[in-house]
Amino acid sequence: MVKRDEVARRAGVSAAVVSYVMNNGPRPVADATRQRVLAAVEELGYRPNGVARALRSRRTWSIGLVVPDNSNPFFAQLAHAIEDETFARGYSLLVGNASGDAARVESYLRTFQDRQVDGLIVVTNGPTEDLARTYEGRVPLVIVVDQPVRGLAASTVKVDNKEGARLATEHLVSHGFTRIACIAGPRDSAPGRERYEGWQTALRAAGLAAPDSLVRWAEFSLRGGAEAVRELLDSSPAPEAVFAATDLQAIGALRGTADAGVSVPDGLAIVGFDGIAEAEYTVPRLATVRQPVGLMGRRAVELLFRENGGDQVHEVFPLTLVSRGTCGCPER
Amino acid sequence: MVKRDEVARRAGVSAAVVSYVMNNGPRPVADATRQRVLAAVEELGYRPNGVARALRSRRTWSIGLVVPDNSNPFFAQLAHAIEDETFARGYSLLVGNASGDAARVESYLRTFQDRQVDGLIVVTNGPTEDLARTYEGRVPLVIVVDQPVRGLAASTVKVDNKEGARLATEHLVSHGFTRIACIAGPRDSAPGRERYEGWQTALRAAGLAAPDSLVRWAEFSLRGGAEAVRELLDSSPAPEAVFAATDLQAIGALRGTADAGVSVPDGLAIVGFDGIAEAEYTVPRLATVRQPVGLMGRRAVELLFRENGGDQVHEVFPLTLVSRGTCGCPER
DNA sequence: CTGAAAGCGCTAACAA
DNA sequence: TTGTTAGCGCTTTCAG
Repeated sequence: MVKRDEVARRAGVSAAVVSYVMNNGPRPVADATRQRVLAAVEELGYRPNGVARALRSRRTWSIGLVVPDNSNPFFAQLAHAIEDETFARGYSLLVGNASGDAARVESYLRTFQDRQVDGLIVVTNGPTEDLARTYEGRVPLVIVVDQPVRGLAASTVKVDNKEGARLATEHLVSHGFTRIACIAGPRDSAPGRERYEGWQTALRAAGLAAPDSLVRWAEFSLRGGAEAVRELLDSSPAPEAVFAATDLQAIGALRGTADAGVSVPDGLAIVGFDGIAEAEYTVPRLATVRQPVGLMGRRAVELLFRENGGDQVHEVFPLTLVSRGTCGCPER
Repeated sequence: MVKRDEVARRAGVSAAVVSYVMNNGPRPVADATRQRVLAAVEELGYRPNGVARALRSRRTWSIGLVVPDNSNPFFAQLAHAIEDETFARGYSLLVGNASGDAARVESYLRTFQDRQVDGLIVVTNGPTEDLARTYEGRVPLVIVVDQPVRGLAASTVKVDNKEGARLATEHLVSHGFTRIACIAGPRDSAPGRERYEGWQTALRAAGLAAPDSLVRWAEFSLRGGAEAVRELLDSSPAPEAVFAATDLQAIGALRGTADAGVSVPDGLAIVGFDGIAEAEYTVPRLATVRQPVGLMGRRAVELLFRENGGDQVHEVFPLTLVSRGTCGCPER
């Protein structure tokens, strides 16, 4: 590996000048000298060692991202937005999947901090107690999707889950359904709980009952949705409509409904939550509450790098109800 | 930040001993001494600086992964498998999306090498000429999905795309279809081309024509599949069945078929390729050719770290035809 | 078994 | 405008 001193020798300058040229500063360099250095860099194929650079400058140009599971389209789309923004700013992303394992989150959080990342973004959909224990507070942290976490100096980016769920459910009510079920998330997930509460709120506002028999606490997965809807359809009286806490569950529910020989939306209307790309391509198309995932991802990165790093910001993004075939609205 | 020397002072030992304890070597440490050091580490909350460590030891414990697009479920599932394996081995993953931009691939490749990654995995589905130019050969490289690349000292992991496509198409032939179309990938994608060739081969083997009018070169996306199938259904005579080069396109085609008012599989039978999780949840369920994505991801990491780094290995993984509702086979 | 010290490749303060 | 050099925090060789 060719290193700085070889370039300096070749260009007939000191090591410092090579550095000044590579970094465009902090000292100016005469144009003729700069050209000589750049020529030497080119000829030798010199590339500065990022590790040495990071050690000396105390800046790694990397940020750590922990997501629950990048195989979940919602998180994949969010991660992609985050990556676009970090790439545009010249940062690299260290990525870790929680894969439903709290110890793994902790491990990644520690490792990333040991690697001296310049910032940390954690996307959570489950319990967050461990976070406060593992986060050392040395670099900025932004939490996406979940609530502000107690005792943690972190900004957050989220949507109003309860309100979104309320909107979705209200829409089902407006279709005239009275037995509207809820496929909720795991009980230890804040978004899961909040979306359940929104469903409850909407039903009560409409003067409808929201009994436990209409609720299934399921995993945030295709299978979770499929199994939950089967149980709901097997109960009697069966629901006429269902609000699912995530699109993934809703798509699973679409499948489970077909398995039960029930048609959508006539036999069962369905509304999901998230607005993932796949929801536009189901048959029938999935009605959903769309999160502005691109905006949220980009904003998370902005918050991480904002000048005034001291104060925490808690941003709540707007939700859009998207009615499509599965809720009983005409397609298109 | 507390550092090594403070720990040493606190424990009443030299800096070297702290290092020996933290790394379990390379020199042995008396048990009593080790306990004193560990106690000091604990009390002070010492965490070794990974950057300094990497500079000195010439090992970063990180590997770089470039994928075409992590929002694509196939690549997301592959990336997840790769991450499971790197995590198990104590490595962190730097992840970059190509996002269809060759310059971005190049940028990530350079950046990752500048950061002194211990290995590089590149997942490609497009042209690969730039790779050879950008890869410096200093760390091991494994290429996944695509062909071995000319002039590049890299191992590869892939499936026999042509054979898989042939299998899928042959299966459609066995259902008695004679007008079987092909939704192929972009022309500059090797897997796209090979899958097209497999379709062609199967048709010819069955004594059927494989005219260009039955082929649509589409993007590897939901939309690509939906648009392609609309064109095919609008042509006359319309095909009775279609082989799609990816499940994503096939799922898009499912949607496009519904838009055309044609039912699946009676009006149009469909078989995809990849075996993504989502394929099990479409209505009807998507028949496909499954790639062993978990195995492939893990194997890519194994190849990266294999002892005998010198020789290249080109592994071809087995494919499984999975018949489900969309090809006309009974569900389950 | 433990300590002293060199040096990984670079940035930037200080000197010229 | 350019050169000299300390030192980022650690691993590991060499002495003891």
